[in-house]
Amino acid sequence: MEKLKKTGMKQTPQRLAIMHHLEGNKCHPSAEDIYKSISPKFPSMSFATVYNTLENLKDHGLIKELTIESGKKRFDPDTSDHHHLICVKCKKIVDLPQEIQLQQKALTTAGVIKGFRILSTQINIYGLCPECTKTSS
Amino acid sequence: MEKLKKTGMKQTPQRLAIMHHLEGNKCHPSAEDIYKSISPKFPSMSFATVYNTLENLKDHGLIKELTIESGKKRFDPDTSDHHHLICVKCKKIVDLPQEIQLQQKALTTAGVIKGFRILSTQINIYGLCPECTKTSS
DNA sequence: CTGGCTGCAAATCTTTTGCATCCTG
DNA sequence: CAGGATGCAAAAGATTTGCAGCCAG
Repeated sequence: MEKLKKTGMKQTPQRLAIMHHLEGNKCHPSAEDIYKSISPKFPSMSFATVYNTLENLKDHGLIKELTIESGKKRFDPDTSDHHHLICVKCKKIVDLPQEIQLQQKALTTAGVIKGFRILSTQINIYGLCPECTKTSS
Repeated sequence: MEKLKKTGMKQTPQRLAIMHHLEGNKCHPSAEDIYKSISPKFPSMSFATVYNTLENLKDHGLIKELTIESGKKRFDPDTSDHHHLICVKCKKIVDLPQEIQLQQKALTTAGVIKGFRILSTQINIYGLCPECTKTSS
């Protein structure tokens, strides 16, 4: 977890626990998921710390905040350029291969048209996963 | 507002007011925005009705629910296939031209790879709008 | 030692729910 | 007239805030 040092953030046990929980995590957990996962080993930790830490990690580019479900933030330790496929029924979220993204040309067009300076893009594809396709037939 | 009839929904004054407020609206308002806009003319209306109505309209395909800002739902009366450009600073949301979307091929690939049955896609491009680019320089 | 971080609790904000009443079709 | 829709208020869920005390650097 030397990543923390690079950013100048203090290396507290709480942060290490959160970082450790996120490392390689493909579940795209919400703040509450993270809190619940860690509190057994860290009963004293508060929600505020989880939120603060996630906010800090995001600001330092160590994690991404996803806007997939209205009403709940989700976080992704994978900061590479990728997008998501979401099951509208069971809420499972899986990563899409990097090939699936907007063409640079489309991005340029979008920015030029509206005069925006583009910072990031998020593509959400909603559907039914294999399991839910079966059970909802 | 004969659109309501087609769906079989009852044509109440509240619904008409909400429909009317949304008609041609390009602001992508939240439930609260809608409530505030309408309550002066309709002081008796409750939040529950706004939410119920929006939910119903969505289920009948008359509006789309956007997931752009975590923590708040937004609604769009434009149900055509289009996406959004969002200013991260002033929160302005503008429509993107229809040309900007995923290729059918990408969608097919995405679904096939994970076995999903794709229902819809949402592309959010975040950045700084012209005004905010200036002031934040 | 000092400023940033934590823990706690209360507050805020958004959305949902239960239920009695109302009114459209 | 019946069943869906409304209004109200309370509840639920997620996130934010203020502040005193703590601890990593």
